[in-house]
Amino acid sequence: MKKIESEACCPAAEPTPQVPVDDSDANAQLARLAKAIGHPTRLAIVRLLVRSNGCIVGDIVDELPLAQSTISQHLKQLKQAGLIRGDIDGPRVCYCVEPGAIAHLKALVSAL
Amino acid sequence: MKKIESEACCPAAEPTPQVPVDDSDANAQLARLAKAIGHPTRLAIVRLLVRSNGCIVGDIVDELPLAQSTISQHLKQLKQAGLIRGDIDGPRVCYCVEPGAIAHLKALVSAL
DNA sequence: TCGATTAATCGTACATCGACGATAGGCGAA
DNA sequence: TTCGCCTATCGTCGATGTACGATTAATCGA
Repeated sequence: MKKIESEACCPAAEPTPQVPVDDSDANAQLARLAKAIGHPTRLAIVRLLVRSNGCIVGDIVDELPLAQSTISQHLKQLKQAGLIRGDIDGPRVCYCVEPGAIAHLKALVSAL
Repeated sequence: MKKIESEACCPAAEPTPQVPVDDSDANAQLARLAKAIGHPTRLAIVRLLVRSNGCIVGDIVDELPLAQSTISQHLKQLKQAGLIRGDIDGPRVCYCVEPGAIAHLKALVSAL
């Protein structure tokens, strides 16, 4: 267990998520994002990454009562949904939320 | 195809959804709601019901390119998630969104 | 170079999802 | 009551999701 240096990855801001006005696009995008956080474990991971705005690595595995391979799979799904990113930092990987994606999600939900 | 009278169901307002402060509760609730709208068809149904703040019945089936039984299953899932309600109106069923649930969802996502 | 650590991937097993057609049940009209 | 309409449920099938242990790949330090 080591200290996490927030500067490793996790850029502070993004240009703009640009919410689509097209309804069918919004449908597909929101469904994809909602599905990604539609599992308690993945939502917990996202919360962990948001709280520690710095990035967490295998600490997620210590934090959750699941096998490392299972966590890795959930991380993969979150990454594929565009919600998080993983930057390689030496032997470990630094995950952090895509700030634009969270904002995008909030905008899409607010527009419901 | 008949006119839909909005007065059949769909109450205007709800007392208050009261967002839980407990994080683990919020996790489970949001995951459940997100999973419910985590499918394009279910999200489309929710949008339909929100747009026509009056309620739609089997018009949903006409609107979407899926079998009646499939739509019915999605409606069931949305109802179990607490997102919509179905009031029996003679031979048909009037579905409408639970206003508190949508507000709840928005609050939970905004709190991310 | 070798070994330890970290994370991703593979293979597997079981559960759930999503779609359909067919069927059943409830209600109103004839 | 009987018929027709509307919706829910059942049964099925293939696809996907979730979890695990085992293995592989990559990196850093000794």
